Amino acid sequence: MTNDDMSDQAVVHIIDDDKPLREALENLFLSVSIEAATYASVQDFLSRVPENAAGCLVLDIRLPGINGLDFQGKLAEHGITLPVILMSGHGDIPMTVRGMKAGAVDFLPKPFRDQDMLDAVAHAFARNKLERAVADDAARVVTRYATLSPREREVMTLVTAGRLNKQVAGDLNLSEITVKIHRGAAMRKMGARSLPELVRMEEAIRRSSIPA
Amino acid sequence: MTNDDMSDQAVVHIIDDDKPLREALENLFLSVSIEAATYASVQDFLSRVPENAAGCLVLDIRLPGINGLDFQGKLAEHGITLPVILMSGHGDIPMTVRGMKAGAVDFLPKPFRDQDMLDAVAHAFARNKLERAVADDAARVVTRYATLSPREREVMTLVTAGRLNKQVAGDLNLSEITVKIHRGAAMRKMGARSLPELVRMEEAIRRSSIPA
DNA sequence: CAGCCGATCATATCATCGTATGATGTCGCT
DNA sequence: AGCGACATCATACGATGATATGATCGGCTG
Repeated sequence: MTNDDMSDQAVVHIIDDDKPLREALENLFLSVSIEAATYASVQDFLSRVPENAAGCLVLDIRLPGINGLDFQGKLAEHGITLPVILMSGHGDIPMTVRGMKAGAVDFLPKPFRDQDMLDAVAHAFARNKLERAVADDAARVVTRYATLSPREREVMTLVTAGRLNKQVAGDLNLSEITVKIHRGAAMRKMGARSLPELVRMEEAIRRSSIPA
Repeated sequence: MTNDDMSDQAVVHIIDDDKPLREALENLFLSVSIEAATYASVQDFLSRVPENAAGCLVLDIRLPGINGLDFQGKLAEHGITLPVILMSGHGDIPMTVRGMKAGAVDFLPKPFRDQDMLDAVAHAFARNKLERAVADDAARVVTRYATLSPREREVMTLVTAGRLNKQVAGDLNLSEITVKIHRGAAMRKMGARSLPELVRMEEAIRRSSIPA
């Protein structure tokens, strides 16, 4: 959640059990000054991948022990949101469709042209950059929200829903004065300088907790 | 934009130049009580499809005169947001990937099992229903927004941005009284019963006009 | 031209909001 | 026992917002 290391350099994470292929890809990326990291297996990747990785993933849809589709589920569990580029040696169309529907940003049949892979990575990087920007904003808001007391959260919810202080007081069986205090504390802790700003923060929290 | 005819029944729109295939698909859908409409060409579809169609589209990626990919672009121009299910007789993987990236919800290689098509349509219907619900809400808001005078829109923008009446007055070189009048008119015309509600409407407008 | 709409401003009243000051009570942890 | 966080409520004052009444002005339209 926190972001101590500011400069997350974008990295292509390559997962494949074929060592020559891994090295070939790594060299391809290095030749255009893109940092690459290689992993021989999914386990290897999950144990070594940094928390706040930026960049994208490149892997074969057919991996030892797990297929590329279930893997995309695993990623979510580990909080990894890297865009995925799937490769396939002898993939058929149904497999391609499942891969794309599972969220892959691209799907390259082997053999592919180097330029196609580079294009795919460029797009994946761009997407990841956007997603990170959005996620970082939301994370900052959620972090602040975590510092609110239970009462303050209740009041914030009702206030951003459009209830007046007086109505909130009725809803929670409180005096209006108490509501004002909680409301003020929520504004201060969230860093909101206006009610509309607080409303947008509430929205950001809803959006980033519902899909989770 | 308007929605006079409430009961838009979901319809599968089938576009294919092969008449036997059209009829076979039509019969398949009718056998499970799904309404189907057939079109021999893209032009035929674009001239006959109703404004507010609900349901989904089924078409071959290779059509006479236009390919299925450019067609997805055409749909946007005509304001059609129906989910697209692509079929392909001899499609390869790159074509599949392009189709999926262009927004197709599914891609069926011919020949396909009837059940696969029905599943795809069921998913497409479900997606369309969700999209329509969201779009209808946004459309209602946009319709109301259209009734605002230019000044009222300016004031609404600044107010939902968190500016106080006094500040808005300064921004627009107006008296605070005038701002209050425009603000009140905006609330009334938009049907917002609270400032947070107005803020969410403003967000809905932003979201539905930026991607356009 | 008469009427309507948009835009402007004033005065006035009332409700609501924001915040400070001060006080009481519970709980948990040291 | 004491400290701190949380929660509660009161009084009070000033700022802000909502609304009504009334008025002026320009432009468009029947």
